[in-house]
Order: sequence, then structure tokens, then C-alpha cells
Amino acid sequence: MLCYSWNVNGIRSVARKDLLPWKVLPRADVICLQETKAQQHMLETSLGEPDGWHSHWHSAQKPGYSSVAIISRDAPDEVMHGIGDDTYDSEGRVIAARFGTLVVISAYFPNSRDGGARLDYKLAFCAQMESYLDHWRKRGFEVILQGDYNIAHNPIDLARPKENQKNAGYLPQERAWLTRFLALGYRDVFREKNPDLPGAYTWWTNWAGARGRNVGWRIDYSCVSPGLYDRVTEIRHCPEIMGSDHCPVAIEVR
Amino acid sequence: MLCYSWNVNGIRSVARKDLLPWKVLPRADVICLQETKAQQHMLETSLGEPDGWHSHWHSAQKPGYSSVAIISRDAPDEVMHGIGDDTYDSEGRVIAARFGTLVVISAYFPNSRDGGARLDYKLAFCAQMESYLDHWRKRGFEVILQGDYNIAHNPIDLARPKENQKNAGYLPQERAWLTRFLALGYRDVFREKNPDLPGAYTWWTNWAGARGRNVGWRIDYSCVSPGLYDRVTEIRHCPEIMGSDHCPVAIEVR
DNA sequence: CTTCTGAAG
DNA sequence: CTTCCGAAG
Repeated sequence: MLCYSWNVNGIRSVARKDLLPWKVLPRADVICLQETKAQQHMLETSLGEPDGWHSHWHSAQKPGYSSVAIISRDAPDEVMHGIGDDTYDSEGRVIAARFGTLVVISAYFPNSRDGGARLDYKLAFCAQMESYLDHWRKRGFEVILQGDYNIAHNPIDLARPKENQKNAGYLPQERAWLTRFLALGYRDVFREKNPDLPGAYTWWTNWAGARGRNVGWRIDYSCVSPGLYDRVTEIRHCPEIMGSDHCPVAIEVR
Repeated sequence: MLCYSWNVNGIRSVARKDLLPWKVLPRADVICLQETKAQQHMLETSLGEPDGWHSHWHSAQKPGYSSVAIISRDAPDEVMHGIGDDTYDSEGRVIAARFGTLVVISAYFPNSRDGGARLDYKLAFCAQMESYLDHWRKRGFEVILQGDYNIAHNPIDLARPKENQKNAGYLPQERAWLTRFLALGYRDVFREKNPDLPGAYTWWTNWAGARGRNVGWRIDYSCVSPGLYDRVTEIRHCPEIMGSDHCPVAIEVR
């Protein structure tokens, strides 16, 4: 099963550019999208229910904000919208689809914002995410938590670690949460398979040609529950796929 | 003196397209602009004070709304911002520049809006405009009232008169005001010189290729005070000039 | 720098 | 359909 995650920064934006995920992501079985920036009822059918795919959306109450989706070739056996707490669910940040014993989650973690204005909210979301994953695992399922974590974990995960110590996405508290999360047994597949690979980023600011100069951050992850790690057959970034300020991440499990 | 009037629908928009008025309007002495949609302090100097020109702006309080300007090769002898009533002046709708005994006015009349929601405001603006013009004429000056009147006067002035009887810009009350205004002696120079010319429009909606099919309205005028009419040497529309949903209007007086 | 809404035209 | 704002990233 080949499973992509992509923060599209506006599904209508990539549609305008003729770079829709289900067109440009090769051999996809499942596509996790973040920041679709649309409530499903605002989308034309061609975007909201693409032909030949099963699609499930979880949108923010606020129009044009956040919102996630899972698009799959096969119908999921179960879909869960949100994380079970309206504080987060009103912002359309999480959707999950279960295929047999495998749960694929599309998550858009909060941005902690300038001055850490939303750091507390983000850390509370992260804590809630742990119990949410427990909920699935207690039922005997393995999980892939795919999405935009809005956290660069370690210095190797961004081009300018020193300059960003006080910036949203690289604050000590968010980095510490990710460390703790992995200590629970979840596996950051990309980094484990590429422990010393620098310059492997998934997001670049739009300013000043950052992507062309590869001045970026790795903030999009495919983390898997412990029992799933040995079933991973491939993990890669797709920086060649354009259309968003993020690039897709692909994971294949057997 | 060759004097243009152009509703640019955003001065920054035409700048992006490299179609700035002082670049694309040939042999201009004076350029009246409407809907510049910027407060002067929000503009780069190259837009707000173009090199080789004298520029005067009158902006709405609300950022990005309305706003007019007069750009001229020679420095005006006098500039007047607004019409003398803050009800209208807070919306940045009128600026005047006097060159000797000739007063050139750039005016952006209110849109009467769907259902005539703002018709009363517009008619009050029109009434105020009459006294404003009197003010200049009592001082012995001739006036050119150039700009976007947001009124198509007669059936010949729009492509679909029957379909638009109840639409903003062609309501009986606004048409009646323009009739009355001309009865005061002001001269609609374009129509007087081209009394039976159909299809001479200055605005086309952006929808459905209206400009390509010339489904438009004549809502931009150069009206002159009675004593000026015999000094007019040219009047024309410039539909070849792109960059806005309006085209420029040019008048030359001797 | 870019995406979006919502007001406005 | 397009402009602009302001929020957001």
C-alpha cells in the first residue's frame, strides 16, 4: 500500500495549476491531504469527489482555513472525523481511515505562531493526539500518522537551525514533544532510514527563492506505530512535485 | 491640453501588468484616475510619485477602497481634495486640479448597488457635485468633470438596456439625474460628437468574455462646462488600452 | 510570498 | 470574474 501525505496549501490552488494530487502522485493507494482550505460543500464535485476515488474530508468551521482529507482507491472500512475534542475538531485538523487492521491518519498540527502565541494550544493538541492514537491501538490496529507536524525535530531537519531557535516550528517545547512521542515507540521512518542525510526538507517559505536554494524545513512526517516499522518497504520525499510550498511524502507498507 | 480619465481598478494591479497610466497613455498632459484602491502611503514612490509627473491623490479612509488621483506634466496652480462634505470625502471620490482658468476634476461616483441599496447616497453625491461645480464656476473657471459616473445614460449607452432596467448603473433615478445635469448646460462631449454611435462602451464586466464580445456600458464621461465645449478638439475612448475592466477616455481642449 | 475569506464592483 | 483587505502560514 503506497500512501502519500501532502500539505497542498489550498486544494483549489493546486487545481488551478492542474496539479491535483490524484493526478500527480504516481501509483497512489491512499492520499492524505492537509490545508485543503475549503469546506467540502464549497468544492466542485471534481475536487470534492474525484472520479475513481473514495474521498473523505474534515473541514474547519472557519471557511478557507486548515482542513484535511483522505482520498483512497479502496473504500475504507471505517472513517473517523476529528480527534474527539471540539477544541481541535472545529479546526479540521485530523481525519482517519481504517483499511483492515491499518489506520491511516491525515493530521495538520497547529502552527505555534510568532512569539509562541499558540504554543499551548499546539502542545495540548499533541497530548490529545497521543490518547487518540492509543484509542486505535487499544482496538488492535497499527497506525500511520501522516501529515504536517509543523515541527522540525533536530538541527539536521532544517537549513538554519541556529537562526530559528525562537521561531514557530522549532521551539524547544515542540521539539521536546516530538522527542517524547518517539520515545513512546513511534518511528520517524524517514529519519531512521536516512539518519545522517542533510537537506531533506518538505517545506520551503515562498520568499526569496528558498526552495530553489533548498533553504527548507522537514516538518511533514510519516510516523508509524512500533509493530508497523518492519513492514515499511519505502519512504521518500517528493521534492520534484510542485504546486504547494510543501512537497509530498510517500510511505509504502506491505 | 490632452486629458485622460481611467478607472484603473487598482493602480497596483495595472502596475503588476506593466500597464501604468503614465506609460501607456500617449502624449498625456493630465491623467485622472479612479479606483486606484490604495492610500498614498501604501504605494511605493514609483507608483505614488512617478518620476517626471506631478501627482495628487485623494484616498478613502478604508484601505483598498475607491480613491482617485490626478497626475499631470505641469504643476497645478491649485489642488482641491474632496467635495467639501465628509460623507463623501471619507470615500476618496473627488480630486480637482486647476491649471489657469481650467479646472480638471477626477470623480468616482458611487455605485448604486444591487437593489439600489446605495441609490440615495449616490443621488445625494450627485446633488453635492452640482454645488461643487458651481463653486468653481462662480470663481470664473471652466470645468471638465472626468471620471466614472457609474451611470449609463440612455439605451444607446449599454449593450443590454432592456435587461438592465433594474440594475445598478441604469436605474431610472440615476439616468434622470444625468439628464437633469446636462439640462443645466454641461455637455456630454462624447455623445454630442457621436450622437448615433452604438457599441461605444467604457466598461465591460470581467465575466464570460464580455469585452471580447463588446457587451459593455458607457459609464465613464468627460463632461465640460458650457463655455468649454467649443474649445474641445478631440474626444475618444481608448478600448485598445488593456489592464482594467474600464478603458480610458481622452479629451483634448485648446 | 502565497493562500484564503468577504466586501465591493 | 477581479480587485483589494487582513488573517494566517
